[in-house]
Amino acid sequence: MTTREELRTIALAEFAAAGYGATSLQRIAELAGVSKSSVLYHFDSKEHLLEAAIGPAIDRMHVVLAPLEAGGMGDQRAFLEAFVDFLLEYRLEVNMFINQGPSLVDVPVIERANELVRQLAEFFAANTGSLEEKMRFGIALGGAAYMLCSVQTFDLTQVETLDETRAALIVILTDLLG
Amino acid sequence: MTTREELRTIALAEFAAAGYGATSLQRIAELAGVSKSSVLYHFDSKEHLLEAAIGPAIDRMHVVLAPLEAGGMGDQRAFLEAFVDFLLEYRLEVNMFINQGPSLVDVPVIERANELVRQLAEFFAANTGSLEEKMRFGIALGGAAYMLCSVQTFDLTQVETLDETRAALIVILTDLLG
DNA sequence: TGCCAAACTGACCGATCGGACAGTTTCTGA
DNA sequence: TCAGAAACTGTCCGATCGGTCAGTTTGGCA
Repeated sequence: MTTREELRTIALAEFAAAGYGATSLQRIAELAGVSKSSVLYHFDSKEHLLEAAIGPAIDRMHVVLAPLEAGGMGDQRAFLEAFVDFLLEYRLEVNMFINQGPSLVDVPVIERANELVRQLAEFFAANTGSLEEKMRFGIALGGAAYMLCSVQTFDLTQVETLDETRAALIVILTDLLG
Repeated sequence: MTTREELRTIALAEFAAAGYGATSLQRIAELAGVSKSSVLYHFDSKEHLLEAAIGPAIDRMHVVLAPLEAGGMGDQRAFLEAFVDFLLEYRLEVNMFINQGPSLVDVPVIERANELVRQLAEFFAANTGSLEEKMRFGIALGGAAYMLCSVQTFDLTQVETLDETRAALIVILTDLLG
């Protein structure tokens, strides 16, 4: 792994765990075993580091949500599975989007993520009627993101395979969303 | 409302929204229309302000979780309703506990909250068997906390009554947890 | 009215922050 | 081997941070 890649990985984990604003470049540097200046050699600024860290997830989310722009989610099951796969692969990023998105609107890359979250929420709001259905969607999105980032809290540290997690998550979300 | 009370309220909202570490005393002071020194007149330190902000929720959570220490939740329905009421009243605090708890273990008052979250999680882990059931619990807790703090995102800003929200949440969590 | 406590303030402190920049070291390819 | 680019570093900067402290203002009560 290159230094740049290691910094990206460490930054993502720290930004997700402690928050972007509360994570210092010095901390990221120490965790990577390099100087802070070295971090700034690879990334022009803290904001550029954030962009590099979460950029791929945003690009991917664009693709996953593309069906919504065409006016519908097409095959609901296929959409749900694609979204679950997205969650499984980008659980840290999604956790950041939903928990830190509202307070980091001044950061352009986060606002891109906020747009996507809004798009998803608006699609569901337009296609659901009752208070309960809207709440179910919020719980599904926030709950899945939180749960996937909290495996230790919930005794999910046994070596279950990704496939088992995926299958269970699809069942649960199907239950929740109908 | 006294200045002290206003500061508590503003601090809680800011700590929950932006994160404890990323919220400055100066910002809280500005939102309250007083000087930072005035904040420190009322609360000896940032940490004491945090304790004052989330202390009541922790005390209350102790009470709500008391049945678990007796080895069971007693009447499951009653426990669920008590917990939902707790969530509805302390949604900001709970959101802080679950999202910021893991990264603020050095703050004693947060660690008290972490203990309670662990207690709740361990109770469910001991009383559930499958991966799916454990995941359901994580999704229920994280999802409800997130959803209740994100009413604007999910088009829940209509003037639904607290009773309707409560009723729907109980139905959803009952579905989720069985 | 006057005293004292409560409430509030601005100036200051040392520490930390993101970032600039010149200097040093390492790597690569001819 | 050597030159130049890549990678890395330490020092420095201005800004912000939590907190200290002496001074000022306000409120309450005798």
